[in-house]
Amino acid sequence: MQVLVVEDEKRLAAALEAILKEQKYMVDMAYDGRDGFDMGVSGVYDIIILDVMMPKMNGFEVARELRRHNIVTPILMLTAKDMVSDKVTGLDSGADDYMTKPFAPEELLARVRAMTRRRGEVVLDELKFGDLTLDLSGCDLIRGEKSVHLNYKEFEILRLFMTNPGVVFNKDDLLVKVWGYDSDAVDNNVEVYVSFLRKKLAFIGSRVRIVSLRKVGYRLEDGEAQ
Amino acid sequence: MQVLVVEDEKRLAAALEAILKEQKYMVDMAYDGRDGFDMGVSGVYDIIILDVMMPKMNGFEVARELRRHNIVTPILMLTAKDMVSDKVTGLDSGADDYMTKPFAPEELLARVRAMTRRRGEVVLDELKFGDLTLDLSGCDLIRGEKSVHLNYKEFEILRLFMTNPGVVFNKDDLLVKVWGYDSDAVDNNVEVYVSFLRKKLAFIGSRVRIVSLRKVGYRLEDGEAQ
DNA sequence: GGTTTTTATGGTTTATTTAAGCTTCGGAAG
DNA sequence: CTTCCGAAGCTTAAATAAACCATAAAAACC
Repeated sequence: MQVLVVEDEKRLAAALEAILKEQKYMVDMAYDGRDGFDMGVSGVYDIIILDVMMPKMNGFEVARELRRHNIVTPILMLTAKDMVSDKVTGLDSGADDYMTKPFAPEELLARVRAMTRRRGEVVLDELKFGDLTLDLSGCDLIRGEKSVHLNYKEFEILRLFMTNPGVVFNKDDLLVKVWGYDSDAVDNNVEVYVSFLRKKLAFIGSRVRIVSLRKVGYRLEDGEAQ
Repeated sequence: MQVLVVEDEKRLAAALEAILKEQKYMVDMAYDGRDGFDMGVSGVYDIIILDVMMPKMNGFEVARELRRHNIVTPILMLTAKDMVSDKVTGLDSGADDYMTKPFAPEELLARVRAMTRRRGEVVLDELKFGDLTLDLSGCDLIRGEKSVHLNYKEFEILRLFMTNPGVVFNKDDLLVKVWGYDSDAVDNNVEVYVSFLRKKLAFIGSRVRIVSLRKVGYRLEDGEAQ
């Protein structure tokens, strides 16, 4: 799960980064509105946390421009002010939620969780595909009586596959979504993790397979399916 | 749909222009960064294709300046270098996508289509012709109950035929479009792949045939049609 | 120290190119 | 009109190249 934090105030920025990283989010930071926009417009983030008061471009402008660029990433707007007019401006400019400073880390995390949940989706703590169950809180992969623990990257890759059943992901997709757009990981990293996952799928005796489509990408398939 | 191509290398520039014009895009050309910027800043284009290495102003500078002028036109950056640092610089400077040279024209067109697609527009995931269905995500060719997997080049060739029903493609067309403008593949390569495709069409029992018109080219035809 | 992640390597599979011989077509000569 | 020839096209097998895989070792991160 990739988060972009756009916040110029150094102390708060560092705090946000720490809180989110502790929860295993991949966090990218921007320290002014223009950088925030440039990074957000790439469209790779699952949520953008955006301060209102910032140099170069304020939060409202960033949000408005992102929406103008057809970026639909959920935006959580932060502000020191508690004014209703600000709140309206924020929502009008395309923000999805609004939080006033100061706040408790738990509140921030709750809102982030709420916003990264797909619309209309029930609060979910597990994902299913074929004979597999992926436990989202513990990162455990379960099939029947057997289960196996997944580490962070294995988990992120499999979650991506399971939330997009039938979709083919090429290696660049996976690198951007799991490693981050500015990572310098290479194709081989993906191959290694796919290999890890296959081994674990075999270990718990699952019918589900990660099929590779040469030159195209990988897809999760249920056993019998051809 | 209006496209601006900013590319100093004459051969490539001409190739890009031809490829795009053939798909009925309106194409304007600029041969250095400064001209590219002057034209791009008008804001009339639907997409800008921008080389990195150029005289006067390089691609990064052009992109950055355009964004600074609030030009939101999607930018596809081209470069010979395959360096990650370049990729990051490109995305940071405001490019929306990135492609390394050399590339096959079909890949370029796919990216252009993806970038000019409006939000909410239906994404095409299959093509039909006669009794055939081509699954675009999995590269599978289907007729009735039977299906067969196509490898990358087979797929690209057939996709070209199916997106241009009734059009005759000569071998050079196919070489340029599928193998790339600077490939040194020869006519026989096309013949081999056409042969592969015919075998697979027969295998799934399709009525559709790839007809060769001696000295002219190939055309996809539905069974009864003469 | 144990876990996770990256890097490196060699082996395996599959795609692609090359090369050769064969077939078809169409025109020219008889 | 028939036959002959060369060019164009077809098919197949083999050689080459590329993509992918698995494993181990090294490095980074707790």
